[in-house]
Amino acid sequence: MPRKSSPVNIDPRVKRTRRLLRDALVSLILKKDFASITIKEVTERAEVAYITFYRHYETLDQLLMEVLDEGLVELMTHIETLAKQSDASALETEGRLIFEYILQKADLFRILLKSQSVTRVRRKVVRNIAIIFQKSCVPLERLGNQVTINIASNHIATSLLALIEWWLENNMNPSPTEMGKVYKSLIIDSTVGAVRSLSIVSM
Amino acid sequence: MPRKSSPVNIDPRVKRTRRLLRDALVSLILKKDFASITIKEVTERAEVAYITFYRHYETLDQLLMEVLDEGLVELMTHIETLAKQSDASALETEGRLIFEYILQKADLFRILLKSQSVTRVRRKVVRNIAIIFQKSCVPLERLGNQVTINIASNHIATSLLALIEWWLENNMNPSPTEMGKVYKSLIIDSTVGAVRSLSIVSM
DNA sequence: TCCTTTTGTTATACTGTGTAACAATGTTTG
DNA sequence: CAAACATTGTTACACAGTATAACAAAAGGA
Repeated sequence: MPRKSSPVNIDPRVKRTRRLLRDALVSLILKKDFASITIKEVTERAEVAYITFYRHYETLDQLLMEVLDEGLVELMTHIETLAKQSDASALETEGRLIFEYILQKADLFRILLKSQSVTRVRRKVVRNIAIIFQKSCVPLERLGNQVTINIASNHIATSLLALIEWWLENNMNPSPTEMGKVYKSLIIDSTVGAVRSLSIVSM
Repeated sequence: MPRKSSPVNIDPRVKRTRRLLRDALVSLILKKDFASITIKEVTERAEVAYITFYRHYETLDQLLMEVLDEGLVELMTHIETLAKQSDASALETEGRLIFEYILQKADLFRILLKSQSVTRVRRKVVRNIAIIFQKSCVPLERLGNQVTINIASNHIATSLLALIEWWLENNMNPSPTEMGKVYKSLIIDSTVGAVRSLSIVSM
C-alpha cells in the first residue's frame, strides 16, 4: 500500500491510478447497480492491473467513500453557508439554491442516492447534514431540549435527503423555485414549529 | 421449483422447508450483516441441503422479501387502521400505539431497517406507507394538488421510517408515549400544515 | 400399495476475491 | 545521466460462493 498523506508530495503515478479508479467506478455506477459492480470490472475500465486496486483500497466500499467524500465536502459547505442565513425571507431562496445546485451536479447526486444502498454511506450523509443544521440553524438551538433537537435535526436531514431523492426520481420536476417553497414549508418551518410546540409541553 | 400458490394445498414438505429457510435467515440477520450472509450459511442453519434453496428461491433478496412481507402486511394493516382515525385527539394515541407496536416486535423492525441496505426493500416499504397515508389520511386528500400530495405522503412515509430508525438506534428511548407526541407534532401536524400553506400559494 | 413430488448426495463449471513472486516501468535523488 | 527506489504489470495460485446436473432416497397423496 503506497503512502498516501504522510509526505506532502504524492507520487504522480499513485495520483493517476487513484483518479482512474475513481472515474471508472463513477462511470459504472451511473449505468449499473453498485452491488453488481466487481473490482475486476473497475480495474478493466480504468485500464489498470487487477492487483493494483488492492494496492490502494481494501474494498469497493472504500473507493466509493472516497468518491463521495469529494462531492460531499462540496455539498456540505454549500448547505452550511445557506443554513446560516436563517431569516425567513432568505429561507425560500436557500431552498431554491439547494435544488439549483443539485440540478447542476445531478450526476453526483444520482451516485450519492444510488449508493445509499451501502448503509454506511447513508448514515454518514445523514449525520453530516444533521450536524450542520444542529449547529447553524438558529431557531433550533434556542428551543427545546437536547433530545428534541437531536430528533429534529435528524428529521431535517433525512427529510431533505428523501425530498432530493423524490425529486431526482421525478426527473427534477417541479422547478427548483417551487421545490424551494416546499423545502421551506415542509421541512424547515414545519420542524421549527414542531420543536416549539414540543418544548412547550416540556418533554 | 415446486408450485407455490396454484393449488390450494401446498405440500407439507415445501411448507416446512420454506419456514426453515425463513427462520434461518431471520436468526442470521439478527446477528450478522445481511450482505455477508451466504446461501450456504442459510441452508446449513436451516439443516437443509444447499440445492434445496434454489428449488424455492432464486436469490437471498427474494427470501428476504418473503420474510419482510409477512411482517410488513401486519405493520401496514396496523398503521392503516390507525391512520383512519384522524381526528386530532386520536393522533397522539395513534403515535403511541405505533411505537408500542414496534416495541413489541423490535426484532422484526431491526431486520426491516437493517435490510434497508437492500434498496428495493426500502423503496417498497416507503411506497406502501405513503399509499396508506395518501388514501386514509383525511386532511391530505382534501387539500393541495396531486404533486403536493405526492410529496407530502412521501415525506410522511420517509420521516416515519427515519424516526423509527432513530428510535431503535437510541435503544427505544424516549417512551412510546413521548414518541407519540413527536410523531403527531413533527410528522403529521407539520405536514398537514405545510400542505395547507402550500396549496394557498397555489403551486 | 403405487405413483408422484420433494429432498439429499455428489460432482462439476464458473466467477470473483485476495495474495505472492518477479519482471518492467516510471520517479526521484545524488 | 545513472543508481536507487517506488509503483505498476504479468502470471500463477488457493479459496469461497454461485449455480446447475444426475441420480438415489425419502415422504406424501391417490
